[in-house]
Amino acid sequence: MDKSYSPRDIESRLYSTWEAAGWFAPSGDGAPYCIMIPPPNVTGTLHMGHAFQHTLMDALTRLHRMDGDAALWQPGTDHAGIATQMVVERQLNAEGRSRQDLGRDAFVERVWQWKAQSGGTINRQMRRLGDSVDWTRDRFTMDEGLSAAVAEVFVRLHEEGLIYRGQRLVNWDPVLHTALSDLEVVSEPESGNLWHLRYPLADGSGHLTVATPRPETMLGDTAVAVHPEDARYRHLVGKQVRLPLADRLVPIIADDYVDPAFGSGCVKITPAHDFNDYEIGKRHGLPMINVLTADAAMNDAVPADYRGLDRFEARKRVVADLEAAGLLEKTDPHTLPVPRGDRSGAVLEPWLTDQWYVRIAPLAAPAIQAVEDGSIRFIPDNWAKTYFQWMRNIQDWCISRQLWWGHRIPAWYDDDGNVFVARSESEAHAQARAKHGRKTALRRDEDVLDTWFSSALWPFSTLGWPEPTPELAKFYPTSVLVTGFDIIFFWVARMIMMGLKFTGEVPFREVYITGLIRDEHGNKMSKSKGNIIDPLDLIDGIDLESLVAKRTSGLMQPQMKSAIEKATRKQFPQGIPAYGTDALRFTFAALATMGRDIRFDLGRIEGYRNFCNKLWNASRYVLMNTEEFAADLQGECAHGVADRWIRGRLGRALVAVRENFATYRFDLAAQAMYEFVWYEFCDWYLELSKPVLQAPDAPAQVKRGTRRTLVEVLEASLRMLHPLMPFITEEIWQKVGPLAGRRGPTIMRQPYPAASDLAADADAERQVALLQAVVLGIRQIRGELDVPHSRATPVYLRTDRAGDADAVAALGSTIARVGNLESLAIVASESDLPPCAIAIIDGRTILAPFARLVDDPSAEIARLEKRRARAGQDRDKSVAKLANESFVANAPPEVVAKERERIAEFDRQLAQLAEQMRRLAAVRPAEPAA
RNA sequence: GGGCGGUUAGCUCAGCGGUAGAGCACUGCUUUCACACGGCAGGGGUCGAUGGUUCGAUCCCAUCACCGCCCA
Repeated sequence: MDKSYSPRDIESRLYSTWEAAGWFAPSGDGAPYCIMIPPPNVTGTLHMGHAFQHTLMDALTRLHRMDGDAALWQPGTDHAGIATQMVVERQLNAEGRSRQDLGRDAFVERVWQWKAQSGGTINRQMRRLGDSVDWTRDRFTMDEGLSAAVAEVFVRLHEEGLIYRGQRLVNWDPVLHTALSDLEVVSEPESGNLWHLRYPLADGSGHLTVATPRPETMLGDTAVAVHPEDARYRHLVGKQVRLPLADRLVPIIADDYVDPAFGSGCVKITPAHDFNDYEIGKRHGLPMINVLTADAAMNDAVPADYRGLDRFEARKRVVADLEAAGLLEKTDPHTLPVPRGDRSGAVLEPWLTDQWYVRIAPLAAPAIQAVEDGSIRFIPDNWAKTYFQWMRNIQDWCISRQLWWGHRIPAWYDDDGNVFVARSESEAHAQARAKHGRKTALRRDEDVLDTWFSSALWPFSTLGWPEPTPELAKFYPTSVLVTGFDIIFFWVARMIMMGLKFTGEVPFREVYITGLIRDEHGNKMSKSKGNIIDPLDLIDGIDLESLVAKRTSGLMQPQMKSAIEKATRKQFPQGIPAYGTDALRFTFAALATMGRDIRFDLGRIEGYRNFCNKLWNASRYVLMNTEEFAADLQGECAHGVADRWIRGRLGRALVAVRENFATYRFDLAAQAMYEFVWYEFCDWYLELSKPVLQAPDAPAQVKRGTRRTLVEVLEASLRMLHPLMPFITEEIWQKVGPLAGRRGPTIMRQPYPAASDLAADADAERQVALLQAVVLGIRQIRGELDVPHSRATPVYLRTDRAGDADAVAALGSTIARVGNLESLAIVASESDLPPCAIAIIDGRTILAPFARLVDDPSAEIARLEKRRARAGQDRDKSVAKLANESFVANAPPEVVAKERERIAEFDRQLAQLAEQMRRLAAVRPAEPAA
């Protein structure tokens, strides 16, 4: 093996091997285990959030595969209607063409070309991440099969009256020319004005003042509303005002919706351009006058002077004209929420159009029930509250989009406006023939479905539904969904509703909601902020110039370029080094706490890259000491104390790892692995193996026992680590697996190590505890006195612990080697010893003649003084506790007893420290050595 | 307005009714034959504030402050 770990050389080679061998596909008779990938946008790239979630999904999949389950991680991508169409339209615009120039069929063809060209990016990224998805089952939401599922669902919902078409007020995007669902609207407060307009009373007796942030819509007003209890206006209800500019009479109505304290207490009502006004209009039977075109310009319903004006231009004109007429009372600055499309960023208009809707309440009820009764469990469970809150206030879902890229709505119209909803055109014709008794011309609905409509079917459409496939029977309901909280409404809730409706079962039993990956300052990563990190750049590394170029190219706001460049140069003066996939994955796991924000800190990934290197070098050590004895390893073994100890420690680590995986605590699982491998296996066991292997006189079966333990514990550790670090573990396992006597071509299909095979050995733990106390004690003495480890010294041990004498007899020479002791002896008292430096670890006193370490006793005196002060403080705390009578009376007896023991222990320590300080003080500084 | 998170070492975060933890950063020692991407030792925190429950609160409860998210 090379001296240091270099991930680059091994990762792609191993992945190709795995994939070619077909090891990602579910196999065997084990229990089915299935995770559906949240399908990313087919023409997009994976960002840090994807890489994070993929790591967790892959870890779960690999763990279950190793447990013998038939594990399926189902891959696939989403057609991302609006986003993809926008990208291709932008490409066309760059060529000076529009999609209308191409026409629908040619445009859609062009999008398919774009998909073919860019669609491989995500798959390449997933391979680099080590994702063990079953590529043979790769799916795309616009595949034939999935499209058939979409049509089937649409038709069935329509037959049941759960899909309907109707004219309603929708959120209209005047740039993209499509309706949007409520969830695609982002409202942020923006500064504007509140214009106070005078509407003259029709009888000439004065005027009313209405306040509005959108004066241009007054051309579509059909009423003025006041609060029914408002004494100022009550007498006017039922009268009329003459609407200025439009020169129409509109009624004054009373409605509870009006807030008398806001503005003047009078509200203009524009039912066709405001959601609240729409409701009021319906309540009062007001006419709805649409004054806008699809581009949000004024239409022909307004006076000729305003026709064709853009809404913002019209606003200026209306205000100016009212002012000229003396009807503008005042203009106040006003901050109000402005609804924008989440894709286009355009200010949306409430607009009256015909759209298709899903009647959602009947679908929501069982979906709420499924979470209430525990059929589906959210992890962490408080996300269920978020889910409930939305589901209980859910609005009908507008599913039609005026786009060309997507699943075209399976509805056909005849010339009379009759609609035929059908799985296919021929089925629609059949319906029409049945109705009319003859063949009639039909035209298909122009619109496509919301992308989330097909995503909602993902858990079963990917498995072949509506066909009763064996995969569907085996893997549905799936085991767990891993996703972010940002799409609970968009996706999770809708999958639950559709899954229950069409399969009668939940789509997944658990939903593990991950946090969102943010930058080191807690900001969301986004292209426009210029703080994106490409997960592949963490794997392969990237130089500064390339990183700057990547972050500053293709910006929506080019003026941000210099700020982004500056920040990038400051944060990554050397670019980003290559950390490798395993380090990245381990980092993601370690960061996967139950919180909702995860700041990605480069320090963490560096630490885990070092962990990879540590594992690599520990493996080198093991191989160097075992490979040439391969043939001998299966002979008779004698396991020493350390051998028994490390096996038990691995068993304990595995218990923790298991439990934490089971509860989705990837952070704690990663920590348990890290601590075992580094702090127990590397720091202690490898060191303890050295004296055995290097001792010329050690019996062969003892050496063999140590070699076997090295190999077997390492091999099991690799299997333990594999779900999180697939590449490095496979690479090492290829050498170590056979040495450990394991058969098989790959670690990924080996069984996950069982804690039950590695029971803790209490006797070995006791003896190793003694060993560690002595070694830690002498290290502490040397460390605090700045004495190099190379300076050997005799060490004396005072201990009352039962079994310590046996442990010293068994491990004495090992302790001496590891601690670089000249000798080790148990003493009953220090009175016969020369003045010593001491350390007290766990009730055992470790003594070393100070003169063998340092010349000047004052350093040790100072050191002991510090220890004495600390022990004194701790003792005072315990004394104070026990002085409290109610503590003694009420606390559990064992707690009180423990406190008493602590005082006794502190007293022992203080006495020993005082004694040594006294003796050291009596020593004169040694003369400089001659 | 409603709902939900967060506030613990310089930084990023675990933890938890009974002696405050990790990684990184920092200080000192160490370039010995797995690893300097290493080893050893050390310094550093009145656990956001106030009140309550309790023998005992960083932890439970209430209020408040600040930061943030979602819904209306």
